[in-house]
Amino acid sequence: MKNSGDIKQKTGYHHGDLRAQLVEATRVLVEEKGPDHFSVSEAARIAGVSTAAPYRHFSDKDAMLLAVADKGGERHLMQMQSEVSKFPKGSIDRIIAMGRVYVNFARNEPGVFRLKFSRKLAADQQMADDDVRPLDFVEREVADYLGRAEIDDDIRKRAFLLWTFVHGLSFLLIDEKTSFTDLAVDLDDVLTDIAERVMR
Amino acid sequence: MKNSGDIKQKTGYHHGDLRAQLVEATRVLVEEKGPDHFSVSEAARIAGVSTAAPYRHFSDKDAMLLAVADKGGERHLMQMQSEVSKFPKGSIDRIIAMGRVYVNFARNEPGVFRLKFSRKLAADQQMADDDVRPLDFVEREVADYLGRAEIDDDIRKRAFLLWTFVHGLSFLLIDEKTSFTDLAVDLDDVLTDIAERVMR
DNA sequence: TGTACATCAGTGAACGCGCGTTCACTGATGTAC
DNA sequence: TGTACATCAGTGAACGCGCGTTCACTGATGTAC
Repeated sequence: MKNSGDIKQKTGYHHGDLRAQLVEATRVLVEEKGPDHFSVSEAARIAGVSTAAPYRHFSDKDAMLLAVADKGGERHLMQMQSEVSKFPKGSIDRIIAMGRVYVNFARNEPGVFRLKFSRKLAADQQMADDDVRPLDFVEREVADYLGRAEIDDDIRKRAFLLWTFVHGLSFLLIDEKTSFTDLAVDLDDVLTDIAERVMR
Repeated sequence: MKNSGDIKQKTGYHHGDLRAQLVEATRVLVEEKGPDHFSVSEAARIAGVSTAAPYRHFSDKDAMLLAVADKGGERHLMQMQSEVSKFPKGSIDRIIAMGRVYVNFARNEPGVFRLKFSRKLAADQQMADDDVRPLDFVEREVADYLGRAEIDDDIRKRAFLLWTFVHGLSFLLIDEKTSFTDLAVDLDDVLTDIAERVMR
């Protein structure tokens, strides 16, 4: 075997990195059963440890869910940045790209998406670091598109309208209350349409 | 005591009308704890009967939730019709009124609203009778506003945009991810704005 | 009007289940000398 | 380099709990004659 240890493969010992494995197990369960039907016991089972083991790494069940939500928030933001950066600054394509990432995140990770927006994570840690950020992000893009340096009420309102729209679209899709085959359109059509109406 | 019996006060005997009482208890619990934390036992307790009694009226737990969702759908539709009828046919106020009813229903009955749109009630009974109806309703109003008799793809799209928007707004509000005090606006401002942008 | 029987809504006890969390423990690893 | 001790991640058994559902039952009401 090679000399390992450069990538921290054994920080926790005893078990590689149980904490990370538990977070991943939790994430999988949240996707499979939904945030409300996740159980600590089952996550422990998946990670191959006793039901008591998680309590060495998390204070309680909610702390595990919070960890999953936080990692999800990071992924969401990273996808946003990477996708938007493909288009020239100030173009409407960037606005559209943000919407596309938002809706696709919800479609790819509906469990985590629901968790991120569930009520119980309202005033928690999340708010401080992550939850405000995405909307700030949108406001910045809207300001750029309109060629304004300062974020005023008009910009805030437009960003809010965009957010509200993609948020509703996400839920309707993951709850299977609508689909693009129902309508005679696809995601980009709808996003382009709404972006133009809101930015006009 | 008066001669009663004109309003059916004792159709079920033994207990007045246990079925209705159970549906109401279920509704209350869905509001208090959310659709995922409602329990048959607790509903029975509230209605003052044994935990086995509900099974005389419902095949299982889901049937109780379905009953609540159905009644909620009826209330939603009735509110829609009554509010919209206050404004002249073809006016944008009717479009705005629909949105107001939608969002206020969510705010007044967040538990039932969530239940109505939860995934488990997807292809059920609901679809057939209720769930299609609201969108048809919106399409009809959009067509009237635009002065067209027939519902074409353009109308379907506009109705869909309106629906998506109020749906997202509802969730952001009940999940406490935004509030009108955050923005410097109120519900009618936002609804008017979006209605104009979509109908323009 | 009175009686015998059928119906069926509600009972209460029980079932098996999986849960979140705690506890005293064990054993592998890290550290001081 | 070797030993004694401290640390602390993971164990396994147990706790009390509330759940959804079933069961044989009981007793009040409805119905046929």
